[in-house]
Amino acid sequence: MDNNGNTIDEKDMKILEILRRDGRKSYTEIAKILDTSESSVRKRIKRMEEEGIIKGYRVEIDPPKIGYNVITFTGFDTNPEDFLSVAKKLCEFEEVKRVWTSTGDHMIMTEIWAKDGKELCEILFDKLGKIKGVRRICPTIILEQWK
Amino acid sequence: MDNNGNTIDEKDMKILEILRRDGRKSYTEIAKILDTSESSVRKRIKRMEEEGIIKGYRVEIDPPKIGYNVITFTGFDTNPEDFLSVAKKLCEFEEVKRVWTSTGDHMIMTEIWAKDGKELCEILFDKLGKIKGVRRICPTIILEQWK
DNA sequence: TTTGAAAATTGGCCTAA
DNA sequence: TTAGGCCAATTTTCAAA
Repeated sequence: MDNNGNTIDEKDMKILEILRRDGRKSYTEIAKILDTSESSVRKRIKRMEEEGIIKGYRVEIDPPKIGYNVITFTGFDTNPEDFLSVAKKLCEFEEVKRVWTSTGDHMIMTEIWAKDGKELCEILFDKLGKIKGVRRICPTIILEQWK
Repeated sequence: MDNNGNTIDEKDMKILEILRRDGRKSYTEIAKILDTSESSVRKRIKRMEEEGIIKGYRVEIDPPKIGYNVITFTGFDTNPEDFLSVAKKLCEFEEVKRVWTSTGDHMIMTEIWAKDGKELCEILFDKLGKIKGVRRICPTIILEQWK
């Protein structure tokens, strides 16, 4: 029993580990790997989905291959009183793929995709920089994903 | 035709968008949404997988619900000559979920999961800090994911 | 694109711990 | 009470035409 009242055992962890590598693997196949029954796997996954342990399944895309050549992690600093509204506003932009609030160097961290450097500048400074309360924008450009 | 010789049309993009939201959606359902045939969708997805446009499918987990209460983006600075070996070494640790090389504040960016603050310290300073060539470790703790 | 066989999914019901 | 086994109906997958 963890601190959220959810029970995760060894078998659940193994299922998650398999789905982390291949989110489309069938119940039957997972069952074969773990030497158990399909129904057991299915019911465990269903439970984890219902309890929110599994938030969903996502395709992983290679951004340059669809024309997005500039991927960044971009930190935002804001006026303290505008913090929440900036975070909320950032979520609305299609170019902003992910948004986190954080401690450390920046209050808000984002993942932003752009087709090229020119487009990145437009997104960061013409669009996001004009959100009320944004103080500083600190982009980190990803060169390569290793893991 | 993009700069990697891959052709992605409107329909492919729509398929990817659907899979970005639900990576387990069936070909049949995707076909229904896009008002096309199951085999068309399936063959397009197969082609995108083969061309590496689709790198894979991943389950998305809520880390605190499986006991990982501290999620960080952690930047690493290294001696220039040790840059590659550090990046490679970081990939080997089970706690280091993702590794990127990057420009900007840090040369290497990672996503690290820990059960609590104590475990995070052990990982960062006892384990990763001892990798040869690591100069500075800059963790950003994620408070909440918004998008 | 259509078709048909094989495989996977899904829900319900049952048993054992 | 709950996880898992079993079965049957439906849906999906997948390759050949």
